[in-house]
Amino acid sequence: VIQQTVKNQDELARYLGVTRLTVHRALNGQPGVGQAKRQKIVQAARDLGYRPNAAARATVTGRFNAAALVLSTQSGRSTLFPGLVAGAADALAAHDMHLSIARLPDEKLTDEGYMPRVLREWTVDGLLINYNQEIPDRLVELVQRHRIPSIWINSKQPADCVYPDDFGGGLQATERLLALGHRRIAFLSFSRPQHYSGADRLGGYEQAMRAMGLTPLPVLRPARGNKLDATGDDLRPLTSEVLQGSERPTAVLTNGVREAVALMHAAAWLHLEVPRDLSIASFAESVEDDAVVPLSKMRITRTDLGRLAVKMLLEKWSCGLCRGRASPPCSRCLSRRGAVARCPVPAGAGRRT
Amino acid sequence: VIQQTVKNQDELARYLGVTRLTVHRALNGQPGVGQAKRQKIVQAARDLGYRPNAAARATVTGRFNAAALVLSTQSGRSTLFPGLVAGAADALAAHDMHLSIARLPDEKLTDEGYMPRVLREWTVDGLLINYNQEIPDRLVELVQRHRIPSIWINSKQPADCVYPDDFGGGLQATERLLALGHRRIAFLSFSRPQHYSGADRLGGYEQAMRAMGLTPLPVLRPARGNKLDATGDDLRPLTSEVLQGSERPTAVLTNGVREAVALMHAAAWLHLEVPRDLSIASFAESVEDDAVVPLSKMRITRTDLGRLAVKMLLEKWSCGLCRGRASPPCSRCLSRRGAVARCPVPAGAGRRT
DNA sequence: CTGAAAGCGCTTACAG
DNA sequence: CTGAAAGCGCTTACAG
Repeated sequence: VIQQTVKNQDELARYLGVTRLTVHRALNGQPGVGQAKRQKIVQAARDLGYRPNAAARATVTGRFNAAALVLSTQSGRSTLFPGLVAGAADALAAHDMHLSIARLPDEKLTDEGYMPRVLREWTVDGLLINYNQEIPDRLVELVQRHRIPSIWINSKQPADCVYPDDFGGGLQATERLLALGHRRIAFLSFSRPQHYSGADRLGGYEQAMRAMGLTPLPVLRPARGNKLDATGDDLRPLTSEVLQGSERPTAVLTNGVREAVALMHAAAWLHLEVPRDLSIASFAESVEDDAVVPLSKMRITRTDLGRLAVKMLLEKWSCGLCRGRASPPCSRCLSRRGAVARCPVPAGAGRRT
Repeated sequence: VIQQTVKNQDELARYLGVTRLTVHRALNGQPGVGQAKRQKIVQAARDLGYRPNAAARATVTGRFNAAALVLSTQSGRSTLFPGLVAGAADALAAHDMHLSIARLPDEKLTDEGYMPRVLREWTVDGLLINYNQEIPDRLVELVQRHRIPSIWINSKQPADCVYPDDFGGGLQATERLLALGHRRIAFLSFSRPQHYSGADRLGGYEQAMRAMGLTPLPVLRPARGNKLDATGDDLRPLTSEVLQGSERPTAVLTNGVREAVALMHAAAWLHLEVPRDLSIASFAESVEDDAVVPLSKMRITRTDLGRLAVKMLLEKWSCGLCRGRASPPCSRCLSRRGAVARCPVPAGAGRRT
């Protein structure tokens, strides 16, 4: 199958016997082309496989139609959740935009000279910063000072951030266990205390317990609790001990699948059936996690998180005129008022001076 | 700290009192600039924070200096391994290139009209296709026919593909268990039989067993073995049964962490200590996996895989002249012979006609 | 409603 | 070794 193709607006215009300019207007929904002619051009573009050259467009508009997912090169500090990537990529694609991966070392992220040009360097209009732990203060400051359109992912910031409702999750999970009649409910966590999510889940648990007039049990943490490499060998004594004696919890809320697995292992050793003898509830990311641990779970939908982050970034990109708010319209929107579907200028970036 | 900055070659040239062209040559390592002048320009570019506008460069060269990681929108068909992303992104960054995420539905991937323009659409020079399961034949054909520079990831193709040595892994793991004195070694798998890796790991296991004059035991698969949502409830009867009786295996090689976890659970129930009473070896992706299951593992380093994929892609991009092979040099390399570090034209794509 | 001209920032021939 | 000119494909004023 040989198919006629056209590689730029010029060829397409020549093919149709119109001006390059008319083609441009028809394809970009700008006024100045008649209905019939416009439709004909749009159809021809489709038939001949015309696709705009994104690079050329970026050169003149100063926009790249892309966002970067920023990751630390220290992988422990930036967990890459597949669902997050999918959600962000799809949300961007819905606006004809792309997602790039930018793995950056701290030297660059905290370099006064690098930050202002990070956007052009990565050919993006904004950042989705997926730096979750031990975020350098300087990074936060530089992003703000240089007004780089950014959304923080999975970390709590004063503004422009998205993260799952871990507190609500802990609350709900505990409430469900309480509704099932459990009273001795414990919280088990091996995670680094640094990340807010552990604290929030625990906080939700504690609030739910207190709301029932119960005293939260002491949090179960292994001795080497702040080490990620805690192994099952270390854990069985702890988890086994927890499950013995007449005062043992009848239900345990675990911070993650890892904890749940270790706990189930200990339970099996003691011949406790789940959930008959012991209820376990956990936070889980993916469907696959279910296969390992058959238990109640609070599902964290990272896909929605990615979508939300992109939505917020899109809002940052539009000027006041476009989003109908009080902030001043950018020069470009002013100049072609009425015809604008989306603000052509990223706020605070890419603006020509 | 206010820092003087420069936004394009023109400004930099004016600042230094030289031509735009001289700046370009100095910065791109092209001949025609004196040593002293070149160094001065390079230093000034650094001091003034000059970064080339990648979009403008792409417009004229026809190269984007980027690759796309292609994923199916059906997430089961494209597992996104964080290590892979990191490896690919870093390897590209080492060449001043970027990684984009392209999630594409089958309709597009198998569309005769879409494929030829996929590169310009995503502003990339080539594809890292991370489509692992149920790959549409048509996709393979289109990629080949339209000569889109591509490397297939985690799937076996006639050419241009990278995947871990699962066969060798199965072989080595089994040999190690044999060396420890085990003879009754079983292979446990819950994975979909569709993906080659399961078959290869099993194949390696079988070969190692036969090499010792042993007959491989029948593969252990749960009844719902080709369903990813098999839960622990289904698995305990199977795994428990496996571990009972005088003929029980003394060691089990598992296809993944999920299987290993289920097996450990069953072992705990039967009060079998690992590794005293039962050795378990497994394939594992990440360090975190270790925390759940303290056992021997064949580490699959996806980082290396990502790096290798990029290396192969870089080779595809260079013409014969640049890589010193027999294939014909591209027109651009011919025209500036001697000065070229890397071929400026992606093979089979982006070539101007 | 339509067009001729200028420009984005860069690279590539071609001429000295 | 150095420069003036033309071009990449697109968008944006400005003039009819």
